[in-house]
This record gives sequence, C-alpha cells and structure tokens, in this order.
Amino acid sequence: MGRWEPNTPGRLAEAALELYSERGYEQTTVAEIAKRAGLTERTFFRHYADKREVLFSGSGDLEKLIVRAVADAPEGAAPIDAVALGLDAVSEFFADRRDFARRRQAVITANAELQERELIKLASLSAALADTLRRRGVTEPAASLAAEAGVAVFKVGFERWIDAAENAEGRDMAQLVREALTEFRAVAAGR
Amino acid sequence: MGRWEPNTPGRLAEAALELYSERGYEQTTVAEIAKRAGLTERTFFRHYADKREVLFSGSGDLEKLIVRAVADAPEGAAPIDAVALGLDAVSEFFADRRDFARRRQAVITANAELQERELIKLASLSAALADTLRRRGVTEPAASLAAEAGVAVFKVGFERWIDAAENAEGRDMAQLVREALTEFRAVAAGR
DNA sequence: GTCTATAGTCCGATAGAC
DNA sequence: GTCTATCGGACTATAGAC
Repeated sequence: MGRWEPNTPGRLAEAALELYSERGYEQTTVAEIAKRAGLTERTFFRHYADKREVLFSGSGDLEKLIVRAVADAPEGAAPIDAVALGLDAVSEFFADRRDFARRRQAVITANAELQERELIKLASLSAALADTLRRRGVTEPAASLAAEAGVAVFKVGFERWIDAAENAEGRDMAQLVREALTEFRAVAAGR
Repeated sequence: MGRWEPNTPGRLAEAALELYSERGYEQTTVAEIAKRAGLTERTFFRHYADKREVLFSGSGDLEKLIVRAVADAPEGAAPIDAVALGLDAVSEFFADRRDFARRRQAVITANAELQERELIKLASLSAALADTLRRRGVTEPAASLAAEAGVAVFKVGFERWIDAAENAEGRDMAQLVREALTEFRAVAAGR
C-alpha cells in the first residue's frame, strides 16, 4: 500500500461537490474541500487550476468522445448530420450518470461564476467540433455554425433531461436531444 | 464646474482598456486603473462589480436594443425572421464603433477570464431574446433554439467584421451578419 | 476609507516509487 | 540517484465587510 490514499483528484472532486451542494459554492473554501479529502489546500491547487475547475474535470473526455464520433461519420454526411452523430455519443456518455449530472448542475445553476466556466467549456467543445468538421472538408463559416448549432441542441436536450421527473423512464437523453434537433431544423427553416 | 471630473465610469473604462491593451489584463491591478482615471481603488468597485465587468458595461444597452427590435417584428413573422431583425439592429449599434470594438476584442481574446465573462453576457442576451420570443407566442424549445441560433450567427458575423481589413469598406457588419444567417440556414437544411 | 478573508502563486522541504 | 506527489509558509491582489 502506498503512502497516500489513491485517486486524489477524484476525492477532491467528490468533496467539492458535496460541500458546494451542502453550503453553496461561495460559502465553501478550498481549505475545507482539501480537509474533507484528507489533503491540504496546496495539493488542491496542484490538481485543479482553480476552485471552479474541480467540477469540470470530465469535460476533456466528453470532448474527445464527441470529436471521435463526428470524425467517424460517413464520408458524404452533411455537417449537421455528422454533428447529430456526435450528439448521440454524448447522450450515451451521460446515460448512466444522471444522478451525478443533476447534483452537479444544481450547483452550477446556483452560481454565476460556475456558469461562466461551464460556458467556456461548451465554447471549447464547439471549437473542437468545428475543427473536426474542417478536417472533414467543411469550409467556414459552415463548420462553426454547425458546431454552434450542435451545442445549442445539446444544451436544450440536456436541460430537458435534467428537469425530467425521476420516473420518466421512457424519455432518455438521446431521445430528448434528437427531438431538440428536429425542432431546431424546423426553426431554421422559418417555421 | 463640479467637484469631480465628469463621467467617472467612462473614465475608468477607458483607463482599463488602455492598461489591459498596454500590459495585459492580468498584469494590470485595479489600483492602477483607478490611479490613471484619477480615482481610488474603492471607487472602481463602487462602479464595477469586478475587474472584468469594466469591459462589459455596454452590454445592457445592446440587449435592450435587440430585444426591442425583435419585439417590434411583424406579428406573423417566423421566430428566425424576428431574430434576423434583431441582428440588423445590433449591426447598426456597432457600425460606428469598429475601432473601439477591435481594441476591446483583442484584449478579450488574449485572456480566458475575459472570454468567460463575454460568454455569459452572450448567454444573457440569448436568454433575453428567448424571453422576447416567448412573449410573441413562440413555444419552447423553439424560442431558445431560435435565440441561440441568433447569437451563433452574430458571433460569426462579428468575428468576420473584426477580422476584415481596415479598408474593406464595402463589407459592413450588417452585410456580414446577413451572409452568416444565409449560411446558417443552409447548414441547418443539411447542405 | 480601513480592514480582512480568501483565491491563487512561489519558494522550498520531504518522502515514497522507480 | 531521479521522478513525482505531498506539505508548509509567505506573499499579493481581489473583493467584500464594516
């Protein structure tokens, strides 16, 4: 057995989510998070650049996942259809994490600073998506617009999934996201 | 003549933009901004909630402008067409502010914290837009999707306008935004 | 206008893993 | 020995409290 308990970043993230939920983000100090995880303040900052980042460590994985799905779309697929495949991958990613996602989203919704961080993560996702589309030969500004469209559709679908009643089993995230995409197409067509 | 120089918030904003441009956002302290404007640090925080906000004081006006244009759209107009009218109003707002907009955007682009703040301002704009559409009878999620589409189109058009060469007189912002909207419709239609 | 808490950085020390 | 993760303390600036 090692000198340290394993999975330091994970313990810090869990402690942070607990404390942010219990007493709010602003009322929680980094020292308290570290203490609950059995570590010091200094160690927290070695794993996370700041107090917000501890809630967003999963966003890199999500980005890789969606980028791969879009890159692997059939060659002739229209940009928006390639993006739709990326959205399916995202839904799969979240499928068995709904309880965690809800706890986390409740904390974020309650604090403007955390919302800012979430928005820049989504902007990073959009940029990665646009980049992947460009590699597929999509020109600007179509690539950026398709990517932004994808993120907008994701946001709407995700929000409905989070808000859905516990027992609404039939409405999984993939379905809600697909419905949002259909609605999006109608809106863009001027209906 | 009054006891103080007039237009305190404006002087602080100008001093901040100058210093952020000269030496970078992070390398500038609030005390320095206040000093350049002939004021104290404490006064800065009475006018602006934080060091970032000083670059975003115009966003409230912009929001009101676009909301009014959308609210005033013809009754039968489709959501996306109402949003397009809002975008025209935005272009007008920026028309004679290009030099300022470029300086400001260069500072924002160079710093992640400022980008976060910009994104939450755009999210606020999107929310106001969606709210206006709902007042016009547009249901969810169409209202949110049309609003997000409008912001995405604005972003693309604005970026092209900022990046355009100084002497590209023929390409004003309104035109670039309209082109982005056309491209957006094509992307959503699966082309 | 002064005072203070806390975020976040920098320096170095330590100690197990390899 | 080298690498990496921990900890301790001092320090600055933001931002809020009084």
